[in-house]
Amino acid sequence: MSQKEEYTVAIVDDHSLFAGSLEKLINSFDNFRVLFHAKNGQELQQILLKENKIPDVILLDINMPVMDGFETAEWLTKNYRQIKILALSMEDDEHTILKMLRKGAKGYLLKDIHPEILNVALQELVDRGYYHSDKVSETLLHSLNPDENGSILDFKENELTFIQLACSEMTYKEIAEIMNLSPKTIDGYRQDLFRRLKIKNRVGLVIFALKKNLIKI
Amino acid sequence: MSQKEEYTVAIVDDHSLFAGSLEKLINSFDNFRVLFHAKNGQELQQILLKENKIPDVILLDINMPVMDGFETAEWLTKNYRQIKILALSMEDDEHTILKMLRKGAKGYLLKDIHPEILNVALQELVDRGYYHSDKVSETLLHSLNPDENGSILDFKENELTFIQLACSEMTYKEIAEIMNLSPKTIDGYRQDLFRRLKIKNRVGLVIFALKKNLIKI
DNA sequence: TTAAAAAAAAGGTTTTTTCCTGTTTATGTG
DNA sequence: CACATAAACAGGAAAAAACCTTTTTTTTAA
Repeated sequence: MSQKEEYTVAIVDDHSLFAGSLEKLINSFDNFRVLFHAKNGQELQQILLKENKIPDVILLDINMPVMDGFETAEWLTKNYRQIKILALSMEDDEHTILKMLRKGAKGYLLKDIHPEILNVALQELVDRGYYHSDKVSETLLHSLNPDENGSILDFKENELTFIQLACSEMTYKEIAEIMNLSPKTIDGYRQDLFRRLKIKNRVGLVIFALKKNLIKI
Repeated sequence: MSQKEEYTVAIVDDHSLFAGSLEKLINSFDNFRVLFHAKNGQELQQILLKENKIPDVILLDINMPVMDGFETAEWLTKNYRQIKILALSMEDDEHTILKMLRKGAKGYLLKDIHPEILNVALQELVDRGYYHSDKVSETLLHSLNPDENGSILDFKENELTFIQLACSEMTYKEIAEIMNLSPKTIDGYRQDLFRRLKIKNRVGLVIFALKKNLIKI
């Protein structure tokens, strides 16, 4: 174990209160010190590029305005491979977790964990390169099941657009116009989705989209 | 100003990481010290009743399992009038803010505020008995507008039940059966709501219900 | 280039939703 | 009681959604 070293951490979260509090917590850990905060991915980019402060670990919130956790993780993975990303989120759904891990996050923590777990996670992250909680490991295993994974939650671009537009007051005809497709094609998407998701009507689709975070209210 | 006194604070939030971090932050304020945490209203009740630790202020999260912020605030107002409730939430919608204030909260803070604001809010709370941010003041003023307040957001029992059932995959016929009413009556509710809420279809109703927290997903 | 697979589109039908207007029934009030 | 008012209910009809099957077009890969 590396006991004597001190690692730096950056916090990227639009909730200032949480970020500010988290800083106090992290500074109370032996081996870690907060280098800076950022309110979103864009602010983080500026700090990294202009001020040249490079932390060892970035605690990255997923739900942020302007530039969210997914985009940020993608950019970080491309430009700062050496920084370890620890995703922090309220969402414990499989889709979100997997997406974040695919974008390069080395760990995924729910915001309702015990503070000490954060210490453990940070330490494991710098020592071993990754940290996976039971929930995440379970999700990873579950994701090997081709069922929900491949056929249900992987939507094609057009399908996703349709789902999002269906979560509005537009009629299918209007949706067809916007997407430059025949109403019959839209009906095809609808029918296929209803079958795959085992839902009965458009309300079911809205509820599904919300549960899986495909739309924001 | 009361500079020398030290006030005690309790944190009620199911997100341990946030609660734990917040404790560090609050303990770093001059006049405040965290007395204990609770994961929800029920746990808070037990601590208050059995351990007889009575804080000056309670930081109360709204979204919690088991016993949420509304219930907890109601209970506290009834049994511990002397404790000042400061509601903490992500939701900045009018409905939620007003509901919380009606249940007895003396202040309402969004979780994305700057940490120093929390200090100010806590100090004002013990000094003057309440703290209202600009957003909350604005909401209070806005709530005087009889429009959205009285006619839109005040639903009759049956209407609310209908709205909630309409946010499911049931047909109106099935909803009518469950509510022991004629399908034509249900159609009457629907028509009336569409007109009042200025919505075009059932999806609009679902979105509305979600925005106003009339249903949980 | 050609066969297979995927995507887009169509035809036709039933069910449900939405809309408009009017009637009956319960409920409370002077 | 008579009257006003709100809630429950109804008839009829157009629009949209939902369902099932088949065909055309486009894309992909062999």
